[in-house]
Amino acid sequence: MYRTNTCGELRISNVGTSVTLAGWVQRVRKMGGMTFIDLRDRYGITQIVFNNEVDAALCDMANSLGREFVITVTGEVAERSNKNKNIPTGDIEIIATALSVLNKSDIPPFTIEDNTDGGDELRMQYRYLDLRRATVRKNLELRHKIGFELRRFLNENNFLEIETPILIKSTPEGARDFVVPSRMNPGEFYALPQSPQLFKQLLMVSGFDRYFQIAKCFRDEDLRADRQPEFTQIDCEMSFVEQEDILQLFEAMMKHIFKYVKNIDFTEQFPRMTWADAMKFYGSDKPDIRFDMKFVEIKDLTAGKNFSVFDDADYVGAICAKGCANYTRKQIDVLTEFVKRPQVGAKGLVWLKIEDDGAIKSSVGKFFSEDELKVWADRCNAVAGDLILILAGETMKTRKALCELRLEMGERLGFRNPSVYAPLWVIDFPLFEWDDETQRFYAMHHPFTSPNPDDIKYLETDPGRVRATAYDMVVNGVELGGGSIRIHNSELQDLMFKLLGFTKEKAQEQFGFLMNAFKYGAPPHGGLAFGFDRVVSILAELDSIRDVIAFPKNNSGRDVMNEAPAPIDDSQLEELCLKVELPLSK
RNA sequence: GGUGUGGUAGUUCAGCUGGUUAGAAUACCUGCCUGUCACGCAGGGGGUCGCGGGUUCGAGUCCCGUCCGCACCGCCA
Repeated sequence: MYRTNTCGELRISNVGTSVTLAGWVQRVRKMGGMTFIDLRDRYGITQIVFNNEVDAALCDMANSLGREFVITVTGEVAERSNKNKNIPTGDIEIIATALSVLNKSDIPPFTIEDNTDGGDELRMQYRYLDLRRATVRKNLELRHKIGFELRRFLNENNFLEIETPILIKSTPEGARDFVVPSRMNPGEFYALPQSPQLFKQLLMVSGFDRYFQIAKCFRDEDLRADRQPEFTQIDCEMSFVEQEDILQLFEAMMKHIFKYVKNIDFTEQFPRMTWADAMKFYGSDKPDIRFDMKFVEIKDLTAGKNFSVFDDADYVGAICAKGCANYTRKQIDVLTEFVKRPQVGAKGLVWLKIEDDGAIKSSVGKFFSEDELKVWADRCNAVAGDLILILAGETMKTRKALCELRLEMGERLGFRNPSVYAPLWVIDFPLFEWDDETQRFYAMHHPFTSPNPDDIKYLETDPGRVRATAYDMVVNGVELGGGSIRIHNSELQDLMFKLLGFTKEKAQEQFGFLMNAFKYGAPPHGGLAFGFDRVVSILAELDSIRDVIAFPKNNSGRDVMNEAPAPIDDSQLEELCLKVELPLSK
């Protein structure tokens, strides 16, 4: 028998029993006449003792072990004379009577410890060793627990988990598809799903009125810390529901997760904010409301004083940083550099300080009187000791830049604590988004999102002002999930396709199967999908989703451990009727 | 496609305005050590300074190019 117990379970109550443990050698401490070994498995670490006076040969054998050797040890559980308060098994140790090496190990390229000396790249290259570390293992345990609780909650609410195909048809709108050549159908390709969207709607037509799936999805777009080319969605859809039903049910689901995974109770309803307000007050459709610092528009107060930066701007917006009037010139310069970075893109930063005695100092003091500046400060609810930061320019760009600045100030002031959670729903998204480049409207969410019934009258006359029945759940400035009530009426869907520039033929070719299905009694339906990786990373208090995924891809979409992607054999290409021509510049 | 930043020992990093034999910590190896738990002590081995070119009497250091990592912008219905 390899083991009778794990390395994490023995306690003082087990003293006197004979046990066999198996695991990896974490560390060997040689004291001369005696040797201690920390033996590690998934469940914890247990100390093993070897004594030269009791069994010299066995002690020699222990001395020859290296890091990460796999061993099995038999011995008696004994109370320690020196206890270790830092580990759960710290009251006991195993006095070894037998030891066998199940496998040797090369010296690992980095230390297998919570604070490893390995860098990210090396850890990814040897991910199977990285996963031995407790910190990474705990993330995967958390992921399992969240997945388990999600399934429990959804099952209790009558949802059926149904798998949908991975090899599907490519659709032109939205993200770039990963494509898979079909050998049996030369010249034709499958696509990997960006989401199970169309299939879950078909399942509604089929009468499965509550569906969910923890589904792998694929998007061939550039990566980020919170974006992987393959990722996991908690995909849900319901029939005979309105937006309110969905918000309530999935708010309850998230509360269930917070309660059973983090022991956090949310007794209040999550706040709801319209998209228009989110943009107006936070410059983002995923506001971080752990702290206030809302935008204040002051364009009307700044006009006509010959300060061209403000006079020429469509928008002048301010945020008030409480208690920051003591910022030095140097600190403000750093903020100015921050907003002028190309990624943020502001031209400059105007500031206004209210000193402790109430006097106002400003970078635009030449253009505006103290009384005028006082009016700005009052509108910002600023008091003595506060610093007001102002950006001006084209409306959407400036709001976005001000959003970055707000988050930066929130960070500096310690408001972005990852163990504090501030969830909300963002609702009333616009249905369409205008694209300057192609001079046409695109569906902001997807083409099956239903318009707000109150706005249907503007569909053909003023599409830009039509709100969608769409909603996102946002936690701490991260979009955890989103969805919509779908169109289930063929005429309305036809109109949507028309407005999105699809010809009848094109719409039929791309989505004909869905349109046909809708002819046979489609129920009213809607749903949403959560980014599972993001949910886990938020609950793990991590910024990157990579550490909650067992085998993630790097920045370039490569798996540095197994070297994917890679070229394929000419014979494989031939079979698929494919010819590869790399650009000459490469 | 773009911006920023990094690449020096197995690993994580330091190395200033160019100038002796490129350092530290840790890991590794050897010896000593009977209560350690980041054990301790003594000693030792270990480098194509990412790659290519240039400037210079001289380049880890400066310049150009290139590859790779990371973060971000574009992109992600």
